[in-house]
Amino acid sequence: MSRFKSDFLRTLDERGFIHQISDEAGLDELFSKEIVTAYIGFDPTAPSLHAGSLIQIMMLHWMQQTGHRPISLMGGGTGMVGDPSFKDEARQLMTLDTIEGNIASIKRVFSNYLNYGDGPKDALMINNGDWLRELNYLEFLRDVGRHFSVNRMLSFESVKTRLDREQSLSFLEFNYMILQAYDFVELAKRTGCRLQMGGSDQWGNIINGIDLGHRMGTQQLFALTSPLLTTSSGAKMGKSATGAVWLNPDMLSAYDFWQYWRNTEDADVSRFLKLYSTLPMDEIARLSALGGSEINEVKKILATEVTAILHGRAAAEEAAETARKTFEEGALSDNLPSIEIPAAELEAGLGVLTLIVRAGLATSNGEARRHVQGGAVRINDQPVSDERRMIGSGEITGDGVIKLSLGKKKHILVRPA
RNA sequence: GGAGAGAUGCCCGAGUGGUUAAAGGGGACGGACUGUAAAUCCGUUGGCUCAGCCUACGUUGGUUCAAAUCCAACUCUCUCCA
Repeated sequence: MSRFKSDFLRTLDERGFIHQISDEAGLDELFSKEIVTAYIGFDPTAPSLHAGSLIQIMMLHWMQQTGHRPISLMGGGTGMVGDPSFKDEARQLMTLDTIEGNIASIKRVFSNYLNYGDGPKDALMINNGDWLRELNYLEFLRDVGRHFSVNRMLSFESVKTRLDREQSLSFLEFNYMILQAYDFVELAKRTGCRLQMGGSDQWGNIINGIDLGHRMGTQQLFALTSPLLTTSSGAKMGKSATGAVWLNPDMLSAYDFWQYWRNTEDADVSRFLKLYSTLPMDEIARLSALGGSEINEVKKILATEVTAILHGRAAAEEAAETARKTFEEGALSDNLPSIEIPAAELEAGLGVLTLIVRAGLATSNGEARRHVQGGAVRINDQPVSDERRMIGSGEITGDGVIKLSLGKKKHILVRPA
């Protein structure tokens, strides 16, 4: 039996999304008797969110699935400050243009997870720049600032890392938690929002918002945080062999995204199915029972399910098929990531090292050279040991491409153009 | 404003005149083993026209045959005092 009676909290609980709740019983009560509005903030620090944010997005998704109203809050205002929570050092300040550009770019993936609109259960997309950028400093200090105790703010775990490491925490950054608290209150007033969710690193910031709400006369507000996600071996979520696992399709292909999930560690498979797929719990229980090499089949299901939500079912299945051909048949699949090289250049021939760099498999000739020396590079599945080797149209296979591989997992097709 | 401490490669951190492209660790990448897993072991980890050259130890100048290492100024950070 679940300790929760509301569909939403029960779902979150059984799928492993809950780390801490400010008032469990009170929030459960609220969710079981009315349509609740809740939000999660996303700061526009890059042109795309990455896999690390996926858990937050999934919480909003389940909220809507269980009949409530989620808000995705873009940090157009808070992004100008930068969240110092648990960070070693200050982030580089972003220009307004960068922030706006990032928001526009980030926004696009949300509609894959949420239905936006004007109805009572439709999700909302709101930008905190709408109110934060217009604040009058003195008014804000008197209305909001007076409710904060610096003594208390300094005691938060989230800033202690900085203070303990004797790293400077600027006044600008120190204000971040005040702005985030103010956001919560503002959303409560504007939309009747009652709950803020986020990663466990956001706990202190969210609690600040609840306290501010008390003092500024909102209804009782709530906090719910998700566990800080790492893989079983301790790595942070969202990093892959080739860098960050971006959600935007123009920054990471469906194939590469699929590969990221396919390479999940054994110990994480069940946990990830619950968090990142929408498969029903009994199905997940069945899949989790599989062990040994059968778990590879489960990983494929995981990869396909997670990819299907973001990139669409068709793209996910195509990625699965491409992987199957490439890894299980050792055959050439047309849908591997590819680069185009002008036919004239190929005719003349270009060095392997150059080709590796052009394909994005290395950032410099030196790095490419080391890969060749380390025996990691193959052309059309034939190992390359000579770093001076020239690659030209003679290497083009019957399929009209050259297959360039680095290690066992990274394959790029070179197409003449 | 005064007194002290510090700034080293992706990160942490050694190094106080030459043998230092810079110990050690972490991370990352590649290889072996496997199941496109983990763990383990091995290798790599500034750039280039790569048995040679170039650029690098906060910034700029100076001392010296020779500086990450000595000197001066500057920038930033930390600690204590006012």
